[in-house]
Amino acid sequence: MHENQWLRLRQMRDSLLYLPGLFYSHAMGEPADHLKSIADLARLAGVSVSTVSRALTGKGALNKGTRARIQALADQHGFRMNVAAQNLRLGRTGAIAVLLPIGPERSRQLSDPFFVTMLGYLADALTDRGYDLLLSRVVPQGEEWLDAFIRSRRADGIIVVGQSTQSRALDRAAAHYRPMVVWGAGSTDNVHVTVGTDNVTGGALAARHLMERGRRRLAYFGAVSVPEFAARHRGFLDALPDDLRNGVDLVPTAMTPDQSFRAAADYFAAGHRPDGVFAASDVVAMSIMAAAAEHGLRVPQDMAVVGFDDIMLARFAHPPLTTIRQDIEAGARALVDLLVRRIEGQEALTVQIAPELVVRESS
Amino acid sequence: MHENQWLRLRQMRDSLLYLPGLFYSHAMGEPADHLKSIADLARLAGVSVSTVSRALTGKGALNKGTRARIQALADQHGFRMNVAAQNLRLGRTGAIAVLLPIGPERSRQLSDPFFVTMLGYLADALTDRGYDLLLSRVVPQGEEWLDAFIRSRRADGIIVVGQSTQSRALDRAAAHYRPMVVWGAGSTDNVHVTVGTDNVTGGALAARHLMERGRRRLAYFGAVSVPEFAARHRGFLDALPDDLRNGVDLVPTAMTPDQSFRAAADYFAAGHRPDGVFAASDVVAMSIMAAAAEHGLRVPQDMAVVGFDDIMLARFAHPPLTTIRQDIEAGARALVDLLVRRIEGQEALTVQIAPELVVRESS
DNA sequence: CTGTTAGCGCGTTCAT
DNA sequence: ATGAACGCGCTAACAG
Repeated sequence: MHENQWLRLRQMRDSLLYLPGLFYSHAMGEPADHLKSIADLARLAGVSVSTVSRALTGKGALNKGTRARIQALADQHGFRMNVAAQNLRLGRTGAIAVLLPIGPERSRQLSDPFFVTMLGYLADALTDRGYDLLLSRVVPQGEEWLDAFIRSRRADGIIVVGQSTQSRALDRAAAHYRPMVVWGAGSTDNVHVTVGTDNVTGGALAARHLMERGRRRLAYFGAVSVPEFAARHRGFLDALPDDLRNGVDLVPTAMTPDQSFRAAADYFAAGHRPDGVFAASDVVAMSIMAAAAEHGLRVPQDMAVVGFDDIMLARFAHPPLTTIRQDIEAGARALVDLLVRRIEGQEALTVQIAPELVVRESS
Repeated sequence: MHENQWLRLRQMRDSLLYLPGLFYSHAMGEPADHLKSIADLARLAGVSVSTVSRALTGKGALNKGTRARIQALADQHGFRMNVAAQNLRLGRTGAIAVLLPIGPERSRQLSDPFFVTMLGYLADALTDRGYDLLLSRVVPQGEEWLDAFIRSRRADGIIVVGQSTQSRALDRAAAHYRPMVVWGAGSTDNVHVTVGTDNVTGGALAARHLMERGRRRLAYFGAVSVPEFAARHRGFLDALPDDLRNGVDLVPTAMTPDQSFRAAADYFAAGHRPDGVFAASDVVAMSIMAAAAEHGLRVPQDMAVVGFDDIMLARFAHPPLTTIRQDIEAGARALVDLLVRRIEGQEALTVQIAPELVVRESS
């Protein structure tokens, strides 16, 4: 047949261009195919490219029979459309960028399990919506990094996980770029749209719990220059009666295990002996407990400890950690919902998620 | 001037199409621009698109003056080329896919800090090479998932982090797809190219260390159906004298905190009292220590514990964890080096990285 | 219901 | 040194 002759010709030409063996899988005797475009498939099926396009996308009217035939042919040859070309044509990228600003409050290695967990749920939620997840760690420099990224148009939208110390840069970008949502502390001052735990309430939960436990000499460990953590501190203080509030030690520290361990060790070495501690994250809480053990402090007898996040390891800390739980899965879903809505041009405003006290044996 | 008139016309048209304010950032008085393609920039500069292309890519011969002029114009308007279109034209995607097979041995939430750390270093290494990082969690189903992903051509190469139980699927794909590297256990049986710690040596280090500590009643905790962890177990056993080897308890468990905690709790509840334990990961080791504490076992007096990975939290475990350190950063760089080499068509074979014993107070 | 045509934004011959 | 023209692989009018 005419078609077949043409096909053989093509194969011969291809075999001159490509090394044999590279494009043929011998595993399971299944041939890898050379159909590189819908044009190839169209010729094979004896139809036009637009027909193939309609068949494969399911858009537009098409005869049931031809659609099925082309589908079958595609499956049989393992053909998949070139997503990049499709996206170019549709004026999109099909990807959402997840940016992790590496600020002073988290370690360079992203060692915080909270991030990973969030990343996992984001990956799921984005995949459900048909988006790819473009991961980018950014070391914020100057005020241009975000705008530069936006202008490169490598993604249809941006999810920033953690405000870090970049609220200004975020606001600046949000002023003219809509498809962006940020995980962090909401504020009426923010131009950028956030999803986040109600950190103030979370801090209050910790304060009330420690008071119920009869603790009076209190301390807060954590970052203070990052809105998210500052809000936890503020909520903690605000929930205390005046006489206690003024006596709360503020121990500022970066949120990495080693830095917070050092901060705690120094703090205890200086002779401080609080009987109740609120840590801005579980990782910090666990480091504090390690430092406490080295100084002979018993948890919870001598000192109660409350963390924040409820990372999976918290249950298996020594002792198991009392903490303020963040619903990370709900957060991830809210981030994606909001972002998609903004991409579609709808209004979508800041969302807060309720925290929950989880009592274990450290308090 | 002619040029200016045209420009004003364009702006007027645009202002009819777009809401004012959306495309103009009032922050810092800097106008957001409408230059959407090099064609726009070409008109503005009074040159052809190919000239702009040459100016911006730096490829091809071009007058120093015009190149500088176009560059300046681009900077001034904050213009960046459309990377997607560029990639389509160049027949590439500019992205590397990092696939995390969610097998039975790691939790659904990617909670293992090892993964995150690896991800961070991979992001750095890929960014250095100019690649985007496309993150994808895959739940392996059937034998087709990997081939299907490959055929979608969404990435120029693939890094699979963790063989999980998918060695067959990996081999199957590697038979006809070259730009793929896998983090995991190397083996002469593998068709796929791996980078990984020398797990056998790692297991042997743990065995010899426990013997030096005088421990004789030994146990191994971890997955056994995953090559990576199976190799640790094998290396552990092989380094022991015959009389000890046969007495080693094998406690199979998924590598999540909760599952390994349960396995350890059950094991201790059944009355087993090893004096030396080798855990296939630090997370498992920490769960074992938590379970041991609940059963009144003291670490290291009653039972020495050795982990694997040296995650950042290991230093702050209670007690600080002795472990077999993996050089994750070196691993990530090796993965990327190998992958890039294979993309460029060079031969590049499996790499092993030496593990290192880190002695702390749990042994 | 299907084919033809004209781009999406860029690189790259081939002219000039 | 620069421009015109074509094509990467796909979608979406517009015809028929």
